[in-house]
Amino acid sequence: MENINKKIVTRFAPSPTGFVHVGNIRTALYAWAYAKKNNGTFILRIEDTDKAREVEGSIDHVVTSLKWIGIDWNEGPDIGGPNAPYKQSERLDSYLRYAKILLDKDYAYADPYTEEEVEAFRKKAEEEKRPFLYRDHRPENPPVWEPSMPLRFKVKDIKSYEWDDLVRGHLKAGAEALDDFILIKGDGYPTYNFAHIIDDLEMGVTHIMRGDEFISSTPKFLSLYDALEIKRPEFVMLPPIMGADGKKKLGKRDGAKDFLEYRNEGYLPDAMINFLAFIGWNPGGEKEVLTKEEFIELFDIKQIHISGGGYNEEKLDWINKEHIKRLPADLLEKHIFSWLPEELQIKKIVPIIAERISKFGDIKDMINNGELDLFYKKPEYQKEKLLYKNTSIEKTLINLKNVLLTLESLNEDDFTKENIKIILIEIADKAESRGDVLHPVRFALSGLDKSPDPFILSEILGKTETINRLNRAIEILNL
RNA sequence: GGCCUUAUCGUCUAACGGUUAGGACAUCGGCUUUUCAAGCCGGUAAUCUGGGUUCAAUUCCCAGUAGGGUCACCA
Repeated sequence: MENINKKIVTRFAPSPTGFVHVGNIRTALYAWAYAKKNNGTFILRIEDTDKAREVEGSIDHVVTSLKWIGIDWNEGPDIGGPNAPYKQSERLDSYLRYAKILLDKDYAYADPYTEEEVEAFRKKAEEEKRPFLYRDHRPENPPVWEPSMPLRFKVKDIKSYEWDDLVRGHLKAGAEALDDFILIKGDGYPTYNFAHIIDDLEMGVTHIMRGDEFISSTPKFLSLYDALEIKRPEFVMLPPIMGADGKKKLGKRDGAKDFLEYRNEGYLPDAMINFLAFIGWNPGGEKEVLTKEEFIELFDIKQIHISGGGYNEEKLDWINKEHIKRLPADLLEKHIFSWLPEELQIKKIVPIIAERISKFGDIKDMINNGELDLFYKKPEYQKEKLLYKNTSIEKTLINLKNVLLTLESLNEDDFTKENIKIILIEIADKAESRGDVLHPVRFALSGLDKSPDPFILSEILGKTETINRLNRAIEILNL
């Protein structure tokens, strides 16, 4: 069924009506991956035929979003290409040309009704609990079409259509799905139903990948392909992404967020690809953490799901953490430093932060919670906090002094977490419980109830500062 | 309401018609440990219901139920 000899051409065709969300990007991702995998062409096309809903800046937003996540295109509005332009509003000549063909073949006619009249037909159908079909009201002698009038397609062959979908297999729909839909609106712009077919034809798109909300209108498209005597492309209907409740399709109305928010929250692009890839597709193995390259390699239309996939942000956090863990040290440092104020850009605290976050934005929380204060300002604390459970001040003092003496004798060069651990554990093992030694040391260094262990803390603070802080704890205990 | 379509642990999913129904997230427990985080080990937990077909059904068929989509001069 798939045409192996022909070059694969896919496209992502958003309309510039605001921000893109995960659903849009997931569609783009699959179309892109399929083209990439087959050395095909991936086109970015802007479907800006609804001037009323157009939102300024949308195109930049799409471009920025795609570039951020790492999806690139071979042809598009910003880079041009052999089938330019890539904005529908600049392709009106093409639509007009095909409209003329349809008009000549008596496959199109001018719609004489006002919008209000059509609306009345619709209302009536709705009240009678019937689907609204314009063709029930098809005018007998339509006026000669002028560009200020809406132009409708004329379905002549009212029948049940069947077609193949690469995801869902063989599909069919009743004749009720066919109607005289608008080809060109009163404002001169084409509708999606018409424009995308002409564009896909002219741009040589071989595989149409889009959400499965288009299944219902596919028979309309098929009737238009037939009228124009165009060969059908391959259809790849993608399952919807459901919201967190798993019930409704995720959309802007119900909380889908601006895709760039994920960038602002510090998610990794590859993690986003990984996450999005698995909503609606699964390669079958048990591997769940994939690089971009692995995803492209594994991607297969046959394994795209039929039923809707849920959107689970907990899983995204987990995937992102896995990607953070796999980051090369220099890149990890670069990322983390970019979220840190200058005084905290300390090489050695990178691992401490890395294992405590699932996304880089969590660093802001760590800073706000004071978890990183100890690295650039001296901790404040009361003597009670230095005591472990029921250990007395006297015993704690003895332990701390013991630690102090031992650490003082350690060379600056040997002041590593490994060495310090050996030393502290040795002292701690001689105490009643290890906590008698380790807790006061950790607390003296951090001043925090929760913190990294005292060994790594000593190393990061360095010998001088470690000794200082231990001395201060001893002072406070002596008060 | 018409048409289309979907149904496996709480969530995302795997399983040529034959499996103790597998994995991941979450959750719970243990180990490690001064605390936190990380790590390691383990537990709980699912085939929507009812009929068929078959030696055998999560898998194929039908119905029911429950979801989703669509019925625009939006895409």
